[in-house]
Amino acid sequence: MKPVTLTIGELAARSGVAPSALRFYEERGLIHSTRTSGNQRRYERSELRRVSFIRIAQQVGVSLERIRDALKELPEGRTPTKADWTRLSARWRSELDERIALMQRLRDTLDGCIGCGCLSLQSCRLYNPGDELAAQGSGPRKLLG
Amino acid sequence: MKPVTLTIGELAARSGVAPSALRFYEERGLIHSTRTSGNQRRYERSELRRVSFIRIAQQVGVSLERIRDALKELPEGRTPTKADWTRLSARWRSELDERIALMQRLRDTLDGCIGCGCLSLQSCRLYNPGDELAAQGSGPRKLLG
DNA sequence: ACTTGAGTTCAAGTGCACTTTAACTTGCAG
DNA sequence: CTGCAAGTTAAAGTGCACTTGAACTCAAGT
Repeated sequence: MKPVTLTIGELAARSGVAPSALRFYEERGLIHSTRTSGNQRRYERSELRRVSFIRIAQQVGVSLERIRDALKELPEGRTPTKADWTRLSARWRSELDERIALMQRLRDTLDGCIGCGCLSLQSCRLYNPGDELAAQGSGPRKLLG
Repeated sequence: MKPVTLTIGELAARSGVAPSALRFYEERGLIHSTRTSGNQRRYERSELRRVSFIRIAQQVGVSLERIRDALKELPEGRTPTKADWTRLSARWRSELDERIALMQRLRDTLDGCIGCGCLSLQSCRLYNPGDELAAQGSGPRKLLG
């Protein structure tokens, strides 16, 4: 009968993350494993969610340290509940929103810079994203403060 | 009379980039300078635009190598025309569009996973009907790539 | 002339996120 | 039981993007 836990190779295959990276994450305290009598790692299936989460967060440009801090809020001993994940995901949702808003602002501004041909730091809105943004007035970029 | 060129300190102050970073960019061929009789760097004002562009592109997550390749298309000898910049900016515009789309997909997917409380991108029925992705081991990369 | 801040080079160091290497052990199929 | 893929460790190496340090020169004000 197939056991419920995953070997490092299985977790690697399913997560798309190299075994060496998984060991590295574990060393840094982002994921956890138990050991067999022969000292091999065995992962709970819930660790798959952690790994997914790590990769998503990295795409959004969050450092492993910050990811670890976020993951610390998940229960160590028990499998996270839906509520645990929801709380955490909501936080990352705003992180994503911020990131998207930034990119859109960047894009809009770049459009503006194409128009004026400036790209000069002194006047460029990219480096002075203040009142001018509000005056510019289109797009959903004020999702967050 | 104030000369039209900038010292490395002035360029640093105006661009918000450390002198050491500017030397590094120059070493890597991203920006260029002339030298005074005393061997000090002097920058054309157009270099300010290059530096701005480098920082913008970095914000979007582009490597210095790719940025250098893009900047190679700008004329070496003369100040870039508006048309030069427009051509380049248009390319980055699509880069930005791609990334924004990616982030939005990520956010929407995360929303869905919050809804079902799973966050297991491999098995989430909403986004990966069936378990075929898990069998392929594509993981988050499927979503992200 | 003297002092001070800004500039110069080259080499080495830093931080992040891993990957690779070497030497060794475990687990499973035949 | 054997063979071999897959696992283990610690340590060193990689690539990127810079920063720091040492030892020196240049430019400008008093």
